[in-house]
Amino acid sequence: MRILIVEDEKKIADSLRKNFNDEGFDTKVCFDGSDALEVISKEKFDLILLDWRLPEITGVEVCKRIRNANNRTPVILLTALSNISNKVEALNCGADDYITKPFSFEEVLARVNALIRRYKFSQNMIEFEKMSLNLITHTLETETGSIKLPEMEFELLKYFLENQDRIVSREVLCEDVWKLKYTPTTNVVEVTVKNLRKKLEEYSSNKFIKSVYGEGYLFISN
Amino acid sequence: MRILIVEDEKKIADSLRKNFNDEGFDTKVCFDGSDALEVISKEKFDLILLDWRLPEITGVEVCKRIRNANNRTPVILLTALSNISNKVEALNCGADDYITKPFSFEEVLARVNALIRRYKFSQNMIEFEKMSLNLITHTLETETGSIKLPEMEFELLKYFLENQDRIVSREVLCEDVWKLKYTPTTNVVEVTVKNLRKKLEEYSSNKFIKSVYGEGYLFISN
DNA sequence: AACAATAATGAAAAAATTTTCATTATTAAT
DNA sequence: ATTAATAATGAAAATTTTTTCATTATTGTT
Repeated sequence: MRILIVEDEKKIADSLRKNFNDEGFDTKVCFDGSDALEVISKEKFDLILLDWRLPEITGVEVCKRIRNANNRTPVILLTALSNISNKVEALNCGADDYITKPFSFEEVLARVNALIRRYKFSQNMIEFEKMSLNLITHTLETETGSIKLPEMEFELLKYFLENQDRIVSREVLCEDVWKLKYTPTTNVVEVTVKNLRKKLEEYSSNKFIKSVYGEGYLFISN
Repeated sequence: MRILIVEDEKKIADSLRKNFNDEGFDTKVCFDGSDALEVISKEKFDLILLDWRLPEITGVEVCKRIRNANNRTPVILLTALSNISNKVEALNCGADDYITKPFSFEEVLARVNALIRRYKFSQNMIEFEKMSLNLITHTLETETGSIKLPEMEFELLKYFLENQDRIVSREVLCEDVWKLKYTPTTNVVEVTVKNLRKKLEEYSSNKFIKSVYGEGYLFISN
């Protein structure tokens, strides 16, 4: 996950960056609004953390401009002020959430994760580990690239993601994914699992699809 | 579009049914709540119009049970009462909208259409005429049946639906739908248009895809 | 360690989809 | 009405995807 931190107080910016990096996020920092807008127009982020008080352009203004450019990237505003009118202004400018300083990193992290998850869901994406499956385009998207899955591999992966941490037998897969009333005499399922595994391995060393001897498969992502 | 009208006052029920039928809707009427629940469990509707005051089970109770059965079909409650606490109760039971009697059919129609459109959109469906294209399953759904479109036909139809009433040239289609940088020497576009037209014709006598000589294609649905 | 059951694999076969191509039909302009 | 350009069509070729099959590998049990 890639986060843009827009914060002019170097101490806070550094602390956020370090903490997010430790959590496995990819971060980028901007110290003022115009710099941020420039970066946002060129690069893609999963979330933008935006300080309210910034030199020149305010965070609220930056947020408005992001939305005017038809960019729906989740935005969280950070502010020292906690009165309600500010809160209203924050949400009116198109921000998705609002955190008042001083904050604990745990709070920021929780809100960031919740917002990213919510956004991906609304975008018809199911995320797992550092990848996500786009239900509309049928692409498997990662930080390093994306591939379009053929239909049966897509359907299988989608099914696994909807049934994580649960053993699914071949019979169930035949019925739910392949829509067969009878269990086939051949091993279509195994072959498709093999091909899907190969593609997943190209992007992660995680073994997502485990085999449970005599039972079926088990998809685990964390 | 198929609407279920649940209303015990025969006069109102008949009037609604007649008006909706005239507008081209398919309607079904139930006179009490348990009858409605029975029907809803078996048949699929695009919307349910539910009277608050019903013999035995109230409309609010019916609505709750529909939602408990994990059915998200849009529900509009009809009521003679217009105080706020009722309105709150209505929306809390899982209804999507609320109309107070007496109402004009125009008002009902407007709300019904708005709600159906909103719901389909949230379900990743694009509707046109009496059909809808499911963006997740890639199926073209009609009242009489549904078929899964092969990928290129799906992409093409989706593009047409997003660009209705606008002439799109072959060059643009090659770029946007086929993702080609060059215009092909062959007529892939024409062939795919032909096949898509054939499938659309199976469900409607409307000629959705018009050819504009020397310019391109024009998709019109109403 | 040996065995039988279960699972994984590579490659071929079959099926479905997409693209190409040759031909016919339609359009707009003269 | 003729003509040249554009569009539609059927069918074949090429490509991609899905399924099958024979073989090898792995697992759990004795």
